[in-house]
Amino acid sequence: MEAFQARGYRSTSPRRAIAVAIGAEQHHFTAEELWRKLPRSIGIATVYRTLKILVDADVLCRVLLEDGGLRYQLSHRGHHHHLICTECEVSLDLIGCDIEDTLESASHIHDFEITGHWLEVYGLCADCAPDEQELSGRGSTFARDDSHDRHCH
Amino acid sequence: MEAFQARGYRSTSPRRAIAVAIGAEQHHFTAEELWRKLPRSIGIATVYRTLKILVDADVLCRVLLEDGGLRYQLSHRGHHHHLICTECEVSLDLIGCDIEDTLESASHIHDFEITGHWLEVYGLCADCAPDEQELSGRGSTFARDDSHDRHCH
DNA sequence: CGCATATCTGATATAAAATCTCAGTTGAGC
DNA sequence: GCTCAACTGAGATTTTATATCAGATATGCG
Repeated sequence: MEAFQARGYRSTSPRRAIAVAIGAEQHHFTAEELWRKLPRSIGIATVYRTLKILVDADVLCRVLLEDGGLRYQLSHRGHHHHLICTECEVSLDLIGCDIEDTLESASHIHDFEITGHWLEVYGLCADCAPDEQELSGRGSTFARDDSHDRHCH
Repeated sequence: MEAFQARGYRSTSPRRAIAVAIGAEQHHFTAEELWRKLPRSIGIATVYRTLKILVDADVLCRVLLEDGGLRYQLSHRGHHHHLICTECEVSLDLIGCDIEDTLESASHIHDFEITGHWLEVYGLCADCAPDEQELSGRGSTFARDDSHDRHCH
């Protein structure tokens, strides 16, 4: 939990408190939510500063909700994306998704050299979906035009 | 340019001015940039309101820069993504990219019903890339760990 | 152990971006 | 032209995050 030293950061009491508080979180959280669970002596600026360090260190990852809200979450190390339920806001790590190859080949047409990307996937988790999906064959529920406008382009 | 009526919106003078100003834009733009090019009588709230209508109408699309800045751009109708140059900030429409299928199959593992997604791809356009890419065979330049942290997860 | 100093911190100010409020204006249909 | 709901502008407000800066505190060195 203290990967601070490995990066040359000091081990300070606010940082330890923040690390413990993050460890206690079950889901994703906002900087302010985390701050409220900390001793009131810790300033919110320190929370933001520490979160940034931990994101850079790949300890945390950011989760962008459909409404634009930014959350933080313990990161499963390595590159991954999130499946975010628009109903209960739970965030699942999307495994076995190889977008890179698809992007890479598509970008060749444009003579474009990819250095990174940002992807968030929205939908309904198993608990929130109208539970037909385990009975019937799964028709492509992808192209719901109405819900497309906002978050998909 | 006046797809307002089709959606039940009135044709007003501010909206016409905004439509004309958008037509004159060559690249993506911010709400405030657009506002500055309009008659000073038009309030910025109206600009935001109108941009929202046009995004919903699929006339404009939003472009999220790597630094978090949000831009607007005339949309090539239909679903697409953007290749955004981190150097000159130009935004290319990424064609021939079928992420949907990949996402869809990967999400089945999680019993997740996808309804939408957000994807932005960052890198260097043909003009800004160190121009080796047309000479040598293209090694995968994808996994540059250093530039990965911020925008890719 | 104790000291020096660069790092770190908290409070607060500030910035940026977008939305809200509301009284006044205007377009569309009659 | 008249009526009224839709629209607008000004400015206040919200949200989210960063900047500033004096004071506190780890860390390494003697």
